[in-house]
Amino acid sequence: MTEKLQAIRGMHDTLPDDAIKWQLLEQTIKSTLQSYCYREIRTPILEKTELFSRSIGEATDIVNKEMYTFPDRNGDFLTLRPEGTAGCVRALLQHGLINAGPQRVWYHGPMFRHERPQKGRLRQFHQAGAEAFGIQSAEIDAEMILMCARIWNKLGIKDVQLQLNSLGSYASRQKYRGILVDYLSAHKDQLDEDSINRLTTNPLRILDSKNPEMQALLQSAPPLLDSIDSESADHFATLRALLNSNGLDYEINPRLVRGLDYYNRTVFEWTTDKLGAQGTLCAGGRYDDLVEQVGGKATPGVGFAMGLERILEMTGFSNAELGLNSPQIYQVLVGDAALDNGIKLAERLRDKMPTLRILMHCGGGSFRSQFKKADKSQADYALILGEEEVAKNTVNIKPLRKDAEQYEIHQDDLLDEITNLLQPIQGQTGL
RNA sequence: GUGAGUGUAGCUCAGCGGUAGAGCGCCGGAUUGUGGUUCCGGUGGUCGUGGGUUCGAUCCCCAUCACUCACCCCA
Repeated sequence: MTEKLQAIRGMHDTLPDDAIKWQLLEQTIKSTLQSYCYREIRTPILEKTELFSRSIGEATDIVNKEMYTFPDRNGDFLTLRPEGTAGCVRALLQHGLINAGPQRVWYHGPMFRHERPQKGRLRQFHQAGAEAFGIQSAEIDAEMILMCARIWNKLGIKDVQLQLNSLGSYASRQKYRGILVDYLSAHKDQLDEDSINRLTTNPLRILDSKNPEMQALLQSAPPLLDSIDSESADHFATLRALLNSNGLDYEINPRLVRGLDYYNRTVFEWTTDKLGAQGTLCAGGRYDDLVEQVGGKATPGVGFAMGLERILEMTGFSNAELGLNSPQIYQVLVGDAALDNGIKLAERLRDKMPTLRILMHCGGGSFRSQFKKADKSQADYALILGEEEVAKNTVNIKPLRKDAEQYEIHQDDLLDEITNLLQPIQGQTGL
């Protein structure tokens, strides 16, 4: 007997009941970002491995042990993208848009990381993100954060906190790296195994260790914010002032360090305690050196990425919204003449009402059995066509979700009637 | 990559060393062309997979795959 095929570990199917939620979520994000005049960009899921190792950083866990990398038929090494920023930068650079003035773009789609799956962490997961290139000043950092806040608002997500930090310039970060390594080396006997390894590879990451002993040790470490350069400090102050004047709550977290090497200056993270160990809903920051690293001329950048699976866990949708997955009208068709009449009638309705969701009953059966299916379909109305109606060129309309009588109208009046009936029902705008 | 837990019908789960059950769902029916409630009947699983122990395994052991949670990592 052949083995049952199943999806790859950590890669999930999205079935229709869930897919509608994804559509609603994606629609909300898309409309919000577009209201800030961010334009969508789509890049390939597969890139040369080098793009990621150069941008994300050789010393990061993502590049070291989490990428899906394999040789192409010609020997090139390819990688399934673990994040979206690198591909955006590559594409904008390749097509000359980086030098064509400031660019605001957004993307969404699947990302891949070979990690042990758990709640809020899959091997194929989905992110939506925004990036802005060519803008140095802190207004754009503030805009990024405000966009996120607006998305939480639209989705009805309440339990999120904004954490903020500044890493300073590349140079000041290098300087602080030295200071931190000196401090930690002096206390090497107190470091855990992870931290000892990171001392040489990526010492800043020790700052956000979850180990309480490490956190205690770091209490008295020289603070990162004390060593950042004055320009970065000014930039950070401007950002904070803008957030304050827009009434946004945030917490300065001096230990906030991102796992990707390309960040400098502003870093931020939206977190929740409702999701267990994977509480980061969205994270981002500034990456002023990234474009240069990937081979362009120095161009500042800021961006964020949000984890859509995690956001979906935080979101509830109304019955009206979820109802977009079920028909508005169920066509009850009994007899060959009714079938022929009904299919043509439905096509004419769709010509005039492109968003109408009308489900044609297939496979015959008694009125009784067809009504049972109409009910189960969650449709609002049954549109009934039997031999009698066909002969008279009429249809019967039966409301299924409210206490009202069935009535008969001429087929010529059907379009107007349906327009009236469905007007009050929300969700007519297509997704 | 490390640790722990789980895997029985489409779903939620019960069960037992002698080859399985409930509820829900699904299909059909309760005389003429009408759903939701009710009643009746039916469909449904080689007990995740492979091996071992045993006269015999869904149950015990090992391996493997998947899921869940935590570490880790990060969105």
